[in-house]
Amino acid sequence: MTYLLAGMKREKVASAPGRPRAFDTEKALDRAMRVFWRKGYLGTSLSDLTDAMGINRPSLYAAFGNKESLFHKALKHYSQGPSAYLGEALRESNARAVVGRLLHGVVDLLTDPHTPTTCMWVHGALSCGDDPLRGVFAAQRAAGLAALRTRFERAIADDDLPADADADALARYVQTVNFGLTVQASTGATRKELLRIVEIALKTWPK
Amino acid sequence: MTYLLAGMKREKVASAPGRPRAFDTEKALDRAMRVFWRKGYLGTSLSDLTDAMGINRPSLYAAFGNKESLFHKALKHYSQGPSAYLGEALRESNARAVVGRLLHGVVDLLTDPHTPTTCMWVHGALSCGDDPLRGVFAAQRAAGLAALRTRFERAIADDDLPADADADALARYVQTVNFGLTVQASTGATRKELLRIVEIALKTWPK
DNA sequence: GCTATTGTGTATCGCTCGGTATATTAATAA
DNA sequence: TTATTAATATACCGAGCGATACACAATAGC
Repeated sequence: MTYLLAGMKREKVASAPGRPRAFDTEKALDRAMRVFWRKGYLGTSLSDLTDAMGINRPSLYAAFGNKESLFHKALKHYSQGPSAYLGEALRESNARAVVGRLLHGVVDLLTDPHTPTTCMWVHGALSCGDDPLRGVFAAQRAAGLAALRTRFERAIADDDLPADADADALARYVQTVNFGLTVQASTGATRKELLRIVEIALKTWPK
Repeated sequence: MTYLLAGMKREKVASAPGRPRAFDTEKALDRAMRVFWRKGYLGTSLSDLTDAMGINRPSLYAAFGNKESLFHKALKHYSQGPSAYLGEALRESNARAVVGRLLHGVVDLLTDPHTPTTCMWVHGALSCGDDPLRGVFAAQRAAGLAALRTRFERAIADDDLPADADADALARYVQTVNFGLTVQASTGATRKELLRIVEIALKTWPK
């Protein structure tokens, strides 16, 4: 049902029966994402959101559901936008380049002057209280890990990593450095400092 | 004035003029620490605290000040208690042992079945909103970093690390892995998984 | 025109938050 | 005893929280 509605909306934009929506849902979602990104989940209030999105509360609820639902959508938007460096890194030609691209991508994201000095995923995961959101974070971490592991398994098959390398452990390790860089940035580390950490992590990469 | 009062209290316990306190402040602080540790700063309410501490609100305010002040005290208590593995690690005889002890200490702490599966410092730093608490976290991070850097400088002087090693960058790197392990544990990584990450980090240690 | 449908703006809802005023109780000092 | 001091328990404060009820405005189909 949902995809049918979406398809219809895309085909004939002005065909909705009732009053047309007065704001751009994509733009509003992007604004919401930035607020959650900067303030975390518990640190973000509905007033913060409606102010940033430029809409009223009922419009927010009608378009995105409740706060938690909006956060889910914002997190997905984040993984497809700012966090897209992960997918790009995976397409590098060898394992070393994958890791280099990944870690530099993280640093670029963390030190972009136009966005918050943290990762929305990490910030969200540690600021959601006992919320049922936890499962989503665990799932996303597992997905990112699996993608890296698969890439490293291919690298081993390509003789790009030692045959006795542990793809799973290497993937976890890279993810861990990624997380650590995020906490560093969140608590004030500078770009130069982050890059030196990346340098050390890369220097020790196998082969 | 304050230290005089404290001194008097310590000398003659039953000499306080008014009604004696009906609870053990150290025990209450320990309880408060555990709540903040598990739920983060914003995720912890005063009711959570008073319930866990077994005291009423006015008693809490009289003994510890407001929520932020109590968090400061709890964080200090944490750094002297659960987080004491850091100081122990620094006393190891060589740099490699320092790092090994440190990272294994972190994993032990993160996987202790009697305590929350996270680090109170990291959890607090990413769940305090825009609060003025941020400065405290930055200061503690800087202090931990400085301690590690000093230890590695000594290791270089002892010929325990290569002469061209960058003590500062190495310290930051170890701290980063520490943080990363914390995020891993906070989002569900198991002890076995964490230990494999530590193994990789240690395998790549210089010399 | 009319009706159905849907988004908008305002004005709340009940609840919980961090923090306190007040009266009472339990100790010391005289 | 009486006065003083301090901690306790209850009950409450204003503010902000997430979430909605309701009346109105804007579109579509007829």
